[in-house]
Amino acid sequence: MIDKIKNEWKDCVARALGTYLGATDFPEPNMGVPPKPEMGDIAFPMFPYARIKGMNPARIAADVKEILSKAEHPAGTLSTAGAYLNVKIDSSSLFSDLVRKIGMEGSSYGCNSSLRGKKVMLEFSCPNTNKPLHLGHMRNDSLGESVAAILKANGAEVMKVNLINNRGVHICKSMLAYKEFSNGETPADTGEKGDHFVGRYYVRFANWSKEYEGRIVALEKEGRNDEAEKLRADSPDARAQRMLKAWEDGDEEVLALWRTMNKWTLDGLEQSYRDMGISFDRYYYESDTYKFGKSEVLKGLEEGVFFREKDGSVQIDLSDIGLDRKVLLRKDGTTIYITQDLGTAIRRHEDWPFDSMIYVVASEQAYHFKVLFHILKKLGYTWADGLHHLSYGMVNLPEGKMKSREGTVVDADDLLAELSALAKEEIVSKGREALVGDVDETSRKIALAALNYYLLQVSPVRDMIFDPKKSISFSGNTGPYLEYMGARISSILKKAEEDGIASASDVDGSLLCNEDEEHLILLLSSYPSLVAEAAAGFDPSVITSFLYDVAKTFSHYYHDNQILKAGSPELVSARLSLCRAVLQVLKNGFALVGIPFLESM
RNA sequence: GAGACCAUAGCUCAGCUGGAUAGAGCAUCAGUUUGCGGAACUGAGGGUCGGAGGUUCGAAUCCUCUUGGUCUCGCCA
Repeated sequence: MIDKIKNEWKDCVARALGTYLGATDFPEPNMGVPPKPEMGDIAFPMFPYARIKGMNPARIAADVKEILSKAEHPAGTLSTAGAYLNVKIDSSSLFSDLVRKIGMEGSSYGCNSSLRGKKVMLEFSCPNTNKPLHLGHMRNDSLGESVAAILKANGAEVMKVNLINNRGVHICKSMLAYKEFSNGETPADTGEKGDHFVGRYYVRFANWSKEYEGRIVALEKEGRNDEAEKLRADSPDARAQRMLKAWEDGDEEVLALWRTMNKWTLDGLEQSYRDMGISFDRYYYESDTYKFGKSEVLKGLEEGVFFREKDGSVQIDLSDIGLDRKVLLRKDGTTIYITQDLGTAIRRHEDWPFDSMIYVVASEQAYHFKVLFHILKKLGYTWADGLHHLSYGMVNLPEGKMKSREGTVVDADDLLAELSALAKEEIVSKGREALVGDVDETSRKIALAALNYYLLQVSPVRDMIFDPKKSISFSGNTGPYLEYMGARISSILKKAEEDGIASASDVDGSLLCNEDEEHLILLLSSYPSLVAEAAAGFDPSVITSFLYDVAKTFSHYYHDNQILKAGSPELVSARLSLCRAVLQVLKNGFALVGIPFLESM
């Protein structure tokens, strides 16, 4: 709506310029935003025409303003400031249309159909089945969920998929430690969440292996190399390798343990996903796709896309894209990471022929995806042009990188619990338990708002620093602040209803003429174009900044202006309509960035 | 060594296809409640946009070089 008006203005300015310059061939006017709201809503700089006309740009601005003011143009007022021709849009004339549109469209206000008919597959999360989720996964999951919602809002058909990394030597490590040290205990026995239970054995393995390594090195120092060799052959790492071989050979005992422990972990991860509001439409498992990947590589070998090295490994020459060679099958014929990913991609396109597929994966894997996409193209899959790596930076701590060995990894469940506890404290300290209803559920939703907003407000490409103690506050530019605005507007509307203030069907927009009201109306009008912009760049931070802008403006507005006790019934009615519109847009935006809406908090 | 990405206030981050005096939050300091939720609002101080060139009427933004940081270049995943 706002875009339409802006473009109308742009056309008008272009026509006026045409008349003024007496030409048809000149650069089309640039549209900007004046630095201060009172200067107007659209700015047209006249610099480019100064040279053409050989005149002072400020003079041009004044002359064009003259021409324009006599011509037909949308409602609004013109002014000049130096070389700028500024337009103040008559927002009150927008208001009734805006209110009607938002009222009619409700939760779909802001959606468009630019991606209608497009099938987009979105892969994210992709956990290993040997440990619980950590902060890094949370950024991944937040991004995945948000981008999925944003693409849907643009009309795409979205399939969210998760690829479970449930095979490989790292999985065997937790299994081996369990076999060695558990005495058969189960998560049910210890009361632990399954992923934490298994993760504990993964850590146990690491310590066990380290201890062995120390003994081996000590023996070697003493020159007792035979004994060292013997110890090494029996080391945890060697045994894990043998277990992997047994797993691949189909050893029933190993497979049984694998199934059991995988289930424990996945049950635990499912719980975390539920708590964090993450869901998937389909799961893929590496254990299912790695063999398929191998057969695809062998097919490519026959077709001459790949070649077999003298040592027996299968490789591809990537010199055409300025890279080296890449191994696709080991000399013993076993598969590697990329073999499996090739198989998974092909299988997925067979399952659900997508137009595009987005991998939400950390930037450290940029090389992997470059190679993967290239190979798929070389194999002749035309759909490979629709593959996209949504790369995001790392989440670091103030003291540096998270390191599992140093125990500095921030556990996702712990973090959520900690934030929920803080939120609960806040609710209790304000004595709002009864007003809130389910205190624990509300606390969790506040924690989620804090987390998702914090993780999404940073542009995906950037590394970010996360200070668990300080970074997540509930005041200022935060998720809970946005939720709070939603709750307060809800509260006003509720009170209006209780007081029997009827909502008028036709409101007089011309009553809403203070600066904040005008700003809010323009903001709400611009929301649909931002939904499109967020989709184009796969960037939820477009939405988070918008929401903060709306909340902040509203905050300021209702601090200074009474709504229910405004001067006249007509003004009350108009302001209530504005409140409803703001609330609806906040809710719609919340849904795109994982902020739960709360009527009361 | 080669390549990719990042650098903006004390800290955490915005800044759209180049446009007017570079913006928020936190922290610091000073204020605001006889009113619909104070998880709020207002104000102040705080900047050589890593550095140097270039393009342009105009550069935090584009180009080149350079410094610093991170990541990748495994028959690990």
